[in-house]
Amino acid sequence: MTLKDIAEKAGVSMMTVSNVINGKTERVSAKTMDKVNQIIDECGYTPNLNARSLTNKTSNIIGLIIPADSPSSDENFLENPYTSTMIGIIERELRQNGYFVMVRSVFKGTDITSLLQNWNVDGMIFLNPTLQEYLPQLLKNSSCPIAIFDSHLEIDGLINVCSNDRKGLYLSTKYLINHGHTRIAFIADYENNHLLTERYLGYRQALEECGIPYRPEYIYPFSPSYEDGIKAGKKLVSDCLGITAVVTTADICAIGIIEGARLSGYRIPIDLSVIGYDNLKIDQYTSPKLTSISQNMQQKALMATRLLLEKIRTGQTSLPSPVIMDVEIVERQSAISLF
Amino acid sequence: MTLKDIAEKAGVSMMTVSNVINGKTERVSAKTMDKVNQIIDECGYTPNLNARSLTNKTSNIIGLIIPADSPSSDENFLENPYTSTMIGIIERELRQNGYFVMVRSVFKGTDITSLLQNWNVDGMIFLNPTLQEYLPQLLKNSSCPIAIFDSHLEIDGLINVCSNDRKGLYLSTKYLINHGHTRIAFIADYENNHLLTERYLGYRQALEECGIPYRPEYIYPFSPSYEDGIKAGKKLVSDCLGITAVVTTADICAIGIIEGARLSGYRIPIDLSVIGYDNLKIDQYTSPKLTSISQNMQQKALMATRLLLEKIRTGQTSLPSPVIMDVEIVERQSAISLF
DNA sequence: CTGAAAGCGCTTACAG
DNA sequence: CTGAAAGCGCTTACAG
Repeated sequence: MTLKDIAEKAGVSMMTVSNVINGKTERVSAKTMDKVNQIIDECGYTPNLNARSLTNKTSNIIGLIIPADSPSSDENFLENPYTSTMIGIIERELRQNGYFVMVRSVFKGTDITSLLQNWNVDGMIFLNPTLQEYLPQLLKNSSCPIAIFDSHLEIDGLINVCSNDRKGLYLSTKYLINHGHTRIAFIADYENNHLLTERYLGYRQALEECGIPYRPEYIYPFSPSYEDGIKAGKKLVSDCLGITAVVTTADICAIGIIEGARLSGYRIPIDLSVIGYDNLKIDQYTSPKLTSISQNMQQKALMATRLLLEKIRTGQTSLPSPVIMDVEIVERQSAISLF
Repeated sequence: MTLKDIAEKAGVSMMTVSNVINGKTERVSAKTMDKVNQIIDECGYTPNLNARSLTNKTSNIIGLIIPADSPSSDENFLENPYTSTMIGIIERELRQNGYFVMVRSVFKGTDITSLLQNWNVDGMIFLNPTLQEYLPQLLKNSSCPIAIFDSHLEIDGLINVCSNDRKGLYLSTKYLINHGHTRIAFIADYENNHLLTERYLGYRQALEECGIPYRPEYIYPFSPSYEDGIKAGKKLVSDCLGITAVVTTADICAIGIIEGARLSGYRIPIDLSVIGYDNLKIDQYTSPKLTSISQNMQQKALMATRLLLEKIRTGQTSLPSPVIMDVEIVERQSAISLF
């Protein structure tokens, strides 16, 4: 069933049918409009978007770029609840605006370029800041708007939606201080990682603001994974530094820390308060339930999507990048008062 | 940069370039081939797949169908770790075979039809059996192969990859029996749900096989969610039926049950053994770590994807549907021996 | 308000 | 081994 078929059935030209479909009411009489629409409904006709893309030089496809799990590692980025929730929110918003979502995992820059050229995608969203090295070139070569999350790059034309990472750790550290803690460990290997460094600085800012001396030995440079959390938890206990509380940069890591400290004999939260980061769903399923920092992923995803659509339609965005989204602390049971 | 441009640069016809790109070595001399390929590389040319789809009546796009969260509910299917992990595995396999993945959440049958007609998708995978009512019609109207998971429908031509659900609950129940339990509760509102009914039958089969009488009062018809798990856990404790162990049909529910039973004063697993279902990542993060039934999602996803590709290429599949995948029990800490 | 024609970028018989 | 031409299904100036 094609435009031509409909046109023949209706006894009009293809062009008229096209105008009806595209709602150009000023170019078709109401009578013709009704007749054609009726036939379209009867036949269950839907336009071939490949053909439309070809003429329009636009596709209504948005590419969602995720880093491919390298063959060497076992990592699957879609197992990360963060990533998949983002996709869900973005897909929904795009769909409601008439767009289609092509999900593509990607190793290197040329993968992205070819996706773009292959399908004439109207825009791209990078779910992770992992592939940013390709962005400057990409933005130069293409007129297609691009959005990314949590990038520290400030490239002209790039839509960049971040969280207030510094505030995040500031909030968790401050929370502990307000509850009487002064010996607070920071667990993350923040060096050479812009995002984690921001969080580290938030930790320091809270300490400083409250006149609590910074102690280098309270910094545990473990990666924010579950496994490393366990190691950190064990080490922290065996170090006997009198630490009463811990802040970290990922819920998974916090859960590991709790496990590690427990295995070494601590009771949580009695002997050690722990605050995570991300406010994942699973925070409710652990015991104690995990106090955490919420990034408000829903709003982040919507913000990036809407700015992208805005840029596709108008050529610009109403908010300059980077857009910094607020964070907040979500109180649960893993951090308690010393008073 | 188009075929035409390349042809001009190379001083050959468009057709020759097309043949080079499509590797039709028998139609182009090696010399021409090399020359054209070199120019293609230099220019970084990638073919426009919209145009190709238009002529070929095939798109290399596979539609991944997920149920849209109804406006009324707050459910986001992509928050479900099961769904997103599947997408990750499927996308990777399809990509490696030269296909593109369009993710589409869908409310009703016509949404699917239009996706299909709009983009000429070469195949579709339904991530959930939620939308099966549309399948008979869809399969009739389209020549596009369709794969689904866990459907109880046996429609001719439908690729259907299931798990051995009955065995799943048989295994968890049997495990408990082997560890001395006889008062084992089953928690799930299985009625009117084919999949849950299968699991229920597995529970009964294990009891029967071991000569343990079936007790209707040990069946708790709660839905397999975290919230309902909590309710079930509380009720189970207050009922005082002497139950020492529980099997259920979802890890989330099992975690809820543990929480509910705990809130009512039970210690887990001392007072109550619990076995979940799905072997989610989070099973390792709870305490006690959750014993569960593994569906082997990786293999399920790969099986469906490969059968789909096979059908696209050859018109048939080497395995008849439904394909039943094996399940296994993963021992952790939430179920203990009474001996 | 309506139509005939050209063109988007590719592929595929059909000739040579 | 190579090419000219038609066609996939749509939209967009351009005429009328």
